[in-house]
Amino acid sequence: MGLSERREREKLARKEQILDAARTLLFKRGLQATTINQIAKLSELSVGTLYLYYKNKEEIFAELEKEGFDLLYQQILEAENKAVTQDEKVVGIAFSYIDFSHNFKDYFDIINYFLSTPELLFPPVIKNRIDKTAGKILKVLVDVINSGIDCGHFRKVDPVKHAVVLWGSLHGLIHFKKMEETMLQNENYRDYVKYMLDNYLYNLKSGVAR
Amino acid sequence: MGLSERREREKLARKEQILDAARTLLFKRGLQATTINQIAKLSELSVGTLYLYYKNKEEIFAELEKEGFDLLYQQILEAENKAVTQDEKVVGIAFSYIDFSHNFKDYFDIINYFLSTPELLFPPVIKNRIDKTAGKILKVLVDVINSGIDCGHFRKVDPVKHAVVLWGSLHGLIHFKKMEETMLQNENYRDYVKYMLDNYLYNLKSGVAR
Amino acid sequence: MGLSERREREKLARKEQILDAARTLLFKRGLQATTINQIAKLSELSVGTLYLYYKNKEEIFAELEKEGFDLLYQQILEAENKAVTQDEKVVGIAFSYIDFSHNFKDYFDIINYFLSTPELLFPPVIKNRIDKTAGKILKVLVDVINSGIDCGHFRKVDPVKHAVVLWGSLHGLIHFKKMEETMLQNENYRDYVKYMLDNYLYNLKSGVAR
Amino acid sequence: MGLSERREREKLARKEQILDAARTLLFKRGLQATTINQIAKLSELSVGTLYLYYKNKEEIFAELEKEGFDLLYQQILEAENKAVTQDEKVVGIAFSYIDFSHNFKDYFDIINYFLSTPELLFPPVIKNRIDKTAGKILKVLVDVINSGIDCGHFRKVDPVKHAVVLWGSLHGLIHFKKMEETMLQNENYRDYVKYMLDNYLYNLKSGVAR
DNA sequence: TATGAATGAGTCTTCATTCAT
DNA sequence: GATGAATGAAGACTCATTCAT
Repeated sequence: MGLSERREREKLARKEQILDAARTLLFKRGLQATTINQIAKLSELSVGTLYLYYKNKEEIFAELEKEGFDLLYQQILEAENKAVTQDEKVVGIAFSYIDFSHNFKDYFDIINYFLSTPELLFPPVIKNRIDKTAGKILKVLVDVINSGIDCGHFRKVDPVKHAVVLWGSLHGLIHFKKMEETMLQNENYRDYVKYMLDNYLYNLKSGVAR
Repeated sequence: MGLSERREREKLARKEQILDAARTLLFKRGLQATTINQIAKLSELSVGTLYLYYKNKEEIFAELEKEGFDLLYQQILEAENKAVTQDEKVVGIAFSYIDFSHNFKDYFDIINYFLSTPELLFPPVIKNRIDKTAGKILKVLVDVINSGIDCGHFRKVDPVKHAVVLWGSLHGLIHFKKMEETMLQNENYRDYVKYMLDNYLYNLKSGVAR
Repeated sequence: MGLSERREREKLARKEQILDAARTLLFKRGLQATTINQIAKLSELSVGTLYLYYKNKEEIFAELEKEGFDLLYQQILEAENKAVTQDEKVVGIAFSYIDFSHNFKDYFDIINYFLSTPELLFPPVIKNRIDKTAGKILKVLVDVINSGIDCGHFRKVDPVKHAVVLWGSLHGLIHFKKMEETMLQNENYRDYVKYMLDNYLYNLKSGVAR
Repeated sequence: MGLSERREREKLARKEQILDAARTLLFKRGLQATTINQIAKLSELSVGTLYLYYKNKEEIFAELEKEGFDLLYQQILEAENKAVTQDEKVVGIAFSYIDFSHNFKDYFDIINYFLSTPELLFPPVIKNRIDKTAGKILKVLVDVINSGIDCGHFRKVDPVKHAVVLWGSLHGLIHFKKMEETMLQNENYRDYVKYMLDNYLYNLKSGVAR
């Protein structure tokens, strides 16, 4: 192993060390309440060192966003594997996203944060890295839809668009949870998700001989 | 006009004066960057006076959120009126939401801010007032769907749920705009909206004699 | 009853109305947390009116201080009456001050506030009125000591000085309550009071044939 | 000298720098009127730096309180040393406290402030550190009384209690200075102190063969 | 590389008092 | 006499980032 190789490894180790602390704090205190100084203290590094490895606070959280997407990917992959039919797979994936938004609330919040903060614009490198994971997640859905089409289970839709629409719909519905008691008229918002999925599948199959 | 009547009117005028400044700043600088002191200066009132009319900063923005919903309501109503068939109405309403998210980006941002900030919880009075407007907006959609069902144009779906799902889906897709160049593979995200709407309408009508 | 007489009475009623509110708030929220606006609201008068009857916030609290002294006077009088021998009277009065400092903590705090805030200097009129009540309280003690001397129970001390010393000692000990767990070595500070009184009485009687 | 050693020294120097400013302002403007911004400006440090060395405003003043106690301790030790007999020592210590309350009025005020502010409760660490100094002061008195007892000069009293009572009495009398012209009937309140001390000593010695 | 002390503009909010009506 | 809207300086405290060592 060369010197530069070791350097590289140590660098990664340091970055991980920082992320560990940031993650812990994010989960303990939430996004807003986590400060650079706290991360420095918990990671047993100095503030200056943090800035040696990350250009600013946002970059650290961007890394955590990627982590969140990675985790989500795992969840979705698992859900996909567990299910048998294409219908079940679609439903399974959908609910694994819903569940993710609760069980890993902090990761979901951070994903959402970057998705909905208007000003925020990442340096392309980071943004691409993140979006790639998002792309992988989408691909799982796309593949399911494709295989459903292949076996004649689903009608011949545009699989990518169909996948994006599903994910977007889920994402939007999650936002409405806050209005459960008012606009959603006290009905559990999961019922809305179910309802949406029923229609989604119905649409995928209508006109298809079953 | 009695004294108390004039007082009341002046009070409203002051509140409007404050909102004018807050709105201007919100549009110029964005949500996070707008401070109480700025609002005070621009409205030509003292900081103390602001706190006479609004309990805190959040309340001012809550008022603007309500404003945003009201404006959205107007837009949607207009779109509904302009369209003739139920199909057109659905599409018109949907795109008026999409357009709203661009044309009145700041209002959309503020709505989204309150929808997705996890910690934030308004005093019930305020929350209800806002959610009521949201309810009115939803109702426009519900009515369109209902009338579509009545005239045999749409199949007999649950109109409230169908409406929520539509709005949620649109809301979610808007978030994905940020990924236009990556996940959405350089396709205009409006095409996704169109695609989604096609399917939405197809679903509403499938099984219905046309 | 003349007009000016009624005016006078109404004026006093207003002042009482203000004091009622101020007292309630003082007891509910404490000295620092009570604001003029709160007093105005609770008394159902306008802020401006408050300033018509009292020159400033301090004057209102000065009135309450007087009240506190008056109440203390009652307590002490009662204790004096209840006791039979001069010894018992001294002890009774002393403990009624100690009890007052707990049972009417807010009044004690306000008395102490004016006594120990260095900058504060009242307009002579107010100060005199208050000190007069303080003088009445002192007189109760003086009288007890005097009558003790008269009946040969106590030796011929300077009754005023002896009274001041007793009151001062009690007042000082009350301040030490905060150090119960440290300097006072976990012994109840009432025991210190008892101890002090024992010695005080012993002193009053030593050399006196008993 | 190692690096960490120098760091430690510089840290202490900074803390002293801050205290210097705080002390100066405390003496010039009084307790309530001294603000963090003033301290920052006078100490030629930024506000943020102040908060690097002290958790909040209270902690700075707590430090000054400790300083006051330390100074008082010196004064009392000196008085104790200067005097020869136990009687003189008691009187000397007592008047050094009285003198302290005038000559170092601001230190006395701050001590009194913390002693009589009801809400204020320090974090245990700080409180203990302060109370310890208070304990040291008390011990001087206790030792004097003890040695008086040992040499048969004083009767066998409880030395701690006797010491606390003396200090408490002095502390209380100082508060009454404000009423010199009214309740104390225009007599110099030092005479009251003298009178109190006479009796205190009389009590300490009565029954003892002289 | 690594440190961590220092920055200081900026945050929201409070409140006794005034004065035109 | 009575009102109460308006004031605005002042308060304590935060925190991402820098830079000399």
